[in-house]
Amino acid sequence: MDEAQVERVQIERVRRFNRTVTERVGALNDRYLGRERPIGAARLLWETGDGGRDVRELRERLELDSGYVSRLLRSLENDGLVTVERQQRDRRVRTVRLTEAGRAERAALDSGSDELAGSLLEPLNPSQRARLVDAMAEVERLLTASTVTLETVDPDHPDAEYCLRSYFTELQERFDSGFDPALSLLPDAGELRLPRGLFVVARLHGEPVGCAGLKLPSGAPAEIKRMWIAPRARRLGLGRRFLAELEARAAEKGVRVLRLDTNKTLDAAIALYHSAGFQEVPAFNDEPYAHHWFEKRIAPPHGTTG
Amino acid sequence: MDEAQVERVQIERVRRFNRTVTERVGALNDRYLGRERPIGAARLLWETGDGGRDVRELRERLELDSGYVSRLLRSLENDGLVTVERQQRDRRVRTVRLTEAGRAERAALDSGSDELAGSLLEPLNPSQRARLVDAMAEVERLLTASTVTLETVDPDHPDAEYCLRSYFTELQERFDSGFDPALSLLPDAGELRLPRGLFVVARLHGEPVGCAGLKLPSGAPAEIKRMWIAPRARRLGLGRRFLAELEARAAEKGVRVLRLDTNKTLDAAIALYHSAGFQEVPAFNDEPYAHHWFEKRIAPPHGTTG
DNA sequence: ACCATTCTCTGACTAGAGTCAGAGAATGGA
DNA sequence: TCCATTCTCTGACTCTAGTCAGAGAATGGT
Repeated sequence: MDEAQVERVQIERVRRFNRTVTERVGALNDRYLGRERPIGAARLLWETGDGGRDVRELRERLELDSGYVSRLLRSLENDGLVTVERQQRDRRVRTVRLTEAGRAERAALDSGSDELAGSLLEPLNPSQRARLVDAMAEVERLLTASTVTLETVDPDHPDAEYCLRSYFTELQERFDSGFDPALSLLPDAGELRLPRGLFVVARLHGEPVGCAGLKLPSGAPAEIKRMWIAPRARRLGLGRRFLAELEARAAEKGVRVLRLDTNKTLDAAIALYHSAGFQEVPAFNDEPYAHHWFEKRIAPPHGTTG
Repeated sequence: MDEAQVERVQIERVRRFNRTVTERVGALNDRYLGRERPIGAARLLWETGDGGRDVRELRERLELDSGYVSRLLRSLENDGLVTVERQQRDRRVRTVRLTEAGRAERAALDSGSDELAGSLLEPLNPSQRARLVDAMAEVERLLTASTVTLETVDPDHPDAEYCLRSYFTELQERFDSGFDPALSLLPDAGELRLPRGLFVVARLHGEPVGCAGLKLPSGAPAEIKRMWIAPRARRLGLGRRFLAELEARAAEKGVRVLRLDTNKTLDAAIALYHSAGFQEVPAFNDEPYAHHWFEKRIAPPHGTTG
């Protein structure tokens, strides 16, 4: 079976999956079922949560028109499910709170979706249930992985800064010796900005969940720096995706050798570098926090000769 | 972790799966995406198919109001996507056919959902893709399994008859010697009807996909007869479910021993009987098509003593 | 004190998705 | 031939889920 055929078959299977699942799962989001309340109102009720929430926050989260939200709130208010009152600090803002009845209704929505989930499991025997749940977790993990997007950003971008802060914090915790940025060979932001380099962040639902930088010194091998992946985005193949992305970007610039250094405590990273075709080489710099140095020869991009 | 906790965790996982999947898969049925056409019209276009279809058939399949379908068809007709004309045989009935443009539109819907499926796979590497597709197949299979319902019916019910016909046809094909019902010890319908027995059919989306009968001779062990599962419903754990159901029903009637006979060519069934706790015993009847005889002692139902 | 901005609300719309009652033509069986 | 039934269509509704423009109050910065 050639590549195109594999793709055909896989796409067909994904489509069958979509049909079966949407049919069985009840099409819409699982939280809003079984009550006679319209979905919009149910979503609002859900998103308000037990602690209450500002109207503008609701609007933003659910991406609804302000007039529409206002009307929905009015109807929930009339049904006695929420109260809406001015915020103390900023009296333009209004805060929504669930009443006792509202909390009950929200709990009912919750148990409705428990029931749906239960009804999927009920006809199965224990071993089938375990297999279903495992397969669902696998599908979910991989669909999440396929939702992660990579984008090149400026190293000063807030998302980049968030990732770098998280990266340093994590190094501090993991390294036996702690981590002091002042002692390390850190590239300044300019080195990770075109034309001297680049910086890529990964996002999941708009939130930054990882980063990787590439230094492109002219006439020398390119160097991967500051690769970090948020705990919740691990085990999604994101490290491999970063490497592939940086390798492709480097190849485009005519780079033929990629290198990087790493600390001995970062086992997952070390395993990744090995399996991605990097060879361990003698130290090529005097980074005090590095114990391993890697190098990989890369192929020129498609459609290029030499 | 006790049973209730396992259930809690499993239900929570199923709900998470539902959230992720409906969000990522685009909520509605995967066929009707990306065109500016309303869903109703798109469904109609899809369901009409290349061969054309009667209006009433469309109405039935999609479970839509007749007035509504009529209006949708009028709009598709105005857009030049379908023609609607009277059926020759019954001039009340009208038949919908796709025009050239309609076929093109339908194909576009099709490729739209290919694209959706492709976009789920695209960010993944080949091994992740394979894992995703496998896990989807597993989820789909088990969700299908959980959609199958069991119902006790009269052996003369059309669904029962359909299953029995299929069962005999299959025996004829599989047995080395063929199968002639006249030579076999077949219970008559009365023996599979209360109080002398019972008959259960399995259905998937309303269609019969399996059956099993139970003879309940007074003062003798109960006997399982005519268990059959349609090819498309195999490997869903349905055989085990039938056995569990019949065993429970027999136990309710005070039966303490269950037995059955089977042909040597039915390997899957033989393996099932072994793994469900049946012991092979000497022949207890002279069924000419049987090579193996099984027996199982069963426990009295819950809440019963003795 | 002024003014642009922010936040919420109201009113006036639109489109999709569907329900319900009944009209009119065709059909099939007594 | 008559009449109940079947099939489709039309007209008159409803409800959900929005969008858009603008009004009015509160706020923050100058």
